[in-house]
Amino acid sequence: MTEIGFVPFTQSLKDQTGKRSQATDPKRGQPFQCALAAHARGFKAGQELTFEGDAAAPVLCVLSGWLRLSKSLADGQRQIIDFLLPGDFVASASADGTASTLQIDALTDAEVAIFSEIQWTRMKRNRPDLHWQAIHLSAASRARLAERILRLGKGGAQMRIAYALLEFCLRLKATRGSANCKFQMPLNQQQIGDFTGLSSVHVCRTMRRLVDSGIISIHGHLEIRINDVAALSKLAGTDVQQLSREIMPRIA
Amino acid sequence: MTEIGFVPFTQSLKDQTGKRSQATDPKRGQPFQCALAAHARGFKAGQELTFEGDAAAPVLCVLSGWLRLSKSLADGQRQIIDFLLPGDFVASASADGTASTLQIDALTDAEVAIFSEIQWTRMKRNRPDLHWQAIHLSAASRARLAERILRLGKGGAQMRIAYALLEFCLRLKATRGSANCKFQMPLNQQQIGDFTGLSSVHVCRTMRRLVDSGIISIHGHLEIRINDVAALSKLAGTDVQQLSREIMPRIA
DNA sequence: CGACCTTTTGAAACGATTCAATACTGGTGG
DNA sequence: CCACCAGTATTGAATCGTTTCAAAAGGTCG
Repeated sequence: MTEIGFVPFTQSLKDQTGKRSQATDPKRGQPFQCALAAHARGFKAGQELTFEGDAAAPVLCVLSGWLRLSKSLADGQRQIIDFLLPGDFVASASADGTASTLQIDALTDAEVAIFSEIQWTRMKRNRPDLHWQAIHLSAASRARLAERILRLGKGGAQMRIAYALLEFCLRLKATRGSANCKFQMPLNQQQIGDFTGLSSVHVCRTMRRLVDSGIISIHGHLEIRINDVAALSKLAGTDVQQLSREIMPRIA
Repeated sequence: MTEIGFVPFTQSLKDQTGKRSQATDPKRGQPFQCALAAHARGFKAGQELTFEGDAAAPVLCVLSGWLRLSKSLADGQRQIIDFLLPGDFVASASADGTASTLQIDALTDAEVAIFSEIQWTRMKRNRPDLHWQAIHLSAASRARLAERILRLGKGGAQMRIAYALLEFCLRLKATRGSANCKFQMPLNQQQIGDFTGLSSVHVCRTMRRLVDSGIISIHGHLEIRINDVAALSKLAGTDVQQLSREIMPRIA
């Protein structure tokens, strides 16, 4: 597998979880990989990530699992701002330097490497490639936010959901070799609604229409298969190629 | 005036536009101020910002005026992702390192300092405080995006517009000494709609209700005055103090 | 099996959009 | 100075997409 963002590091780390560190690429892969392993912390599905004992503004690097970044209104309504998938990282510093203004919790069991601002800065100094990867990942994350805001503002239920599925497909394809467009999505309809700004009921109806039209199929609660990428892209209001170019990080 | 983010630099620069550089604070204020002046470029209202002649991924620093970051759907519908106000900066690099995936254009006449990635990196090396300010501004920008997404997803027209007004008020208060909550907003209702994900007609109705209830008042097309901050905050679903803490950058 | 959670479905209600017509505003030239 | 223009704001009425409520059907796990 070729490298995309942090993937080579996190991926090879995951492959050897708990086992002896098998030397892969000494000059690039090793140092950071060790750092990841050394700072890895496990979280259980449903658990919220908090950082009291740690530095004020930690940097997270997701090794496995899905994390949810969300924000809630006073009445308890929750909006999911973003998901963190394996290979993603986030500098959760808020504007005033205190803890993150976003709630972070694990949707599945997850492993996360956690660094203090200091450690992170030091690591980037030692590994310039890391610095650039961080910049690219951050830019990609912003681009995704922009795409979602666009569809949240203008664009109906079909477009929002089609886009979300497409985004998941692209992001997951990067890390796992997921052949066509089949992937696991550990979300219920309520959560999809919290992400797309729709009620769970309407998520249901909209996804049903996608399934009935044959564009996607669903097995179990988690496995999504995109049968007609072109059609889904059209509903989402983009072209897959272009979308990939815009929201996926590239190696420098 | 005390310092907030880039404000002291941009502010003092603006004060002396075209005049001789009057030494303010030699050890902190000067070097960056000169850099700003040296790279400043003017744009006319309505003009789109393009960077062909410049480096691929320039860093922009707004000295004066309002800039609009937007993205459009295939059918031409535009969503405003963010506004750049004086003192804001943006590293417009897209994920793949090519030009920004967002359209940037000037809503008013504007002055912008433009740096190449290289220049910017060098400047940050020479001025560590700049580095931290950039991080804080960037975090604040992300926090604002999250707040908007929250209201775009859950939350009706009242909440979205109330929030937008509150955000403008806070952001503008930081740079200009705008006493109470009176500020200039160079946007027509169409543009407010493009920002809040509403039709211009509904923006009209909603703002009218705000005016009729006495919470805000409007003079001319541009001048907004918030008469009852508490009421507006309640509609927006926050508390001003808390919001300010979350979305406004702090000095390190 | 029963308890619980999620998905599905229908019908009514609601909020926002659209369309279309009318008033207002600031800027232009006669 | 007024008449006119283009752009913008305002208003009403009909329509549409989504939400809400409520109830039934599936799934999963003890």
